[in-house]
Amino acid sequence: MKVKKKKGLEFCVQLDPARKQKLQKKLFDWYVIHQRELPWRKVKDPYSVWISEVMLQQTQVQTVIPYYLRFLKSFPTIGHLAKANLQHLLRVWAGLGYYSRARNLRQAARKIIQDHNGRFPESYEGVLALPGIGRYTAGAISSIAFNQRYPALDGNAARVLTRLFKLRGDPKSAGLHALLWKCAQELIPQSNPGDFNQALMELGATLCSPRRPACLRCPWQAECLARKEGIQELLPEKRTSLVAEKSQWAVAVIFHNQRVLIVRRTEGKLLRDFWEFPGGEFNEVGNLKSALAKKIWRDFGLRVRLRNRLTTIKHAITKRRITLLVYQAELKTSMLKVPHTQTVRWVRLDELKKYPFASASSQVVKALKSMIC
DNA sequence: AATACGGGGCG
DNA sequence: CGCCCAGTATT
Repeated sequence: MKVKKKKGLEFCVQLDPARKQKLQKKLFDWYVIHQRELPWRKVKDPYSVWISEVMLQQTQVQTVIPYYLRFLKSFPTIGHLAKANLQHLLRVWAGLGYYSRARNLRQAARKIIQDHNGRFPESYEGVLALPGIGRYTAGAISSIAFNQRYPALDGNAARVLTRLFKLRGDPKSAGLHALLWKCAQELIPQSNPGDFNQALMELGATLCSPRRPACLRCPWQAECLARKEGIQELLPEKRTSLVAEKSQWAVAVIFHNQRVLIVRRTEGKLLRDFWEFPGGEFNEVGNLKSALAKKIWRDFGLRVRLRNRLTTIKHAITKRRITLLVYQAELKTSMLKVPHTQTVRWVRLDELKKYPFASASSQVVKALKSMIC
């Protein structure tokens, strides 16, 4: 393939058939021997492929494996997923992040029941129309499960291609991004498109890594244009990143009659429907304890006495670095009857596992359990 | 075109 | 602590 640069980030790509075939063969020969054994590679039914691909969005393989196995055990079929209870679903997904993925999975399952008679759609357009499925995932499912010639360009594949063809610029920029998809489409062989797509990503995930690519073991070392000039570690060219902002949070674990207070997030989209301990963000606050007590009075009408700090948790979320201070607390006034609503609950410690907690809060739960034992 | 969305792993 | 990871939806 030749890559000619035109104005700005516009490129024009030409790939001669013989060279293309050579690239394909070398990649396949390497993949047959060196591919990792992954649970979702044992089967090719669209449901399993779908679940694995959605989990793999922005999430590394090693993290996904246990979640994938547990998910299929909990929701073995599209029908089970469509009928899933939301709190159960979020509990199974908790810790993976990007929780809209789980919600979209259930929505898509319901759509498949409604629009496709319960059978996973085979057409690319049908797949792409499902919520939570974009160009990448549609390409992955269509090629792997249905043997169709669609590209699946992820971050790994994009990195490999920028190096192979020595493409300058930010891969996220419109011009280069479009070219990368075009390259990915162009390279797919007539047979085994799914294996080709996976092999390309596998190469990026295992050898063609961001920092120190293992070029000496790479099946494409001879044809890699970046390596030819020794600039493989300088590609892809990434944009300048944002600075993380720091913030301080405090929550109270309020004990009352062997129970603690938990509340459900109902505002905004971030971590909606997950449970947490009462509290909030307190930056530049002089007396943290009194501010926390005041907030709990405002939010829940409860007078609490804050005791010692149980633990301190560091948590990174998107571009924020949160320090979470966890205080033990007790009620100042006695309550004869504790409320048990959709958003506020007093639960025994052994009941906490029935509720979905996202990462920071589940660390609090973990700390509580270790104190009791 | 830019941003929100979570969390884990790595050096 | 900063960067990266089998992206998608929204604005």
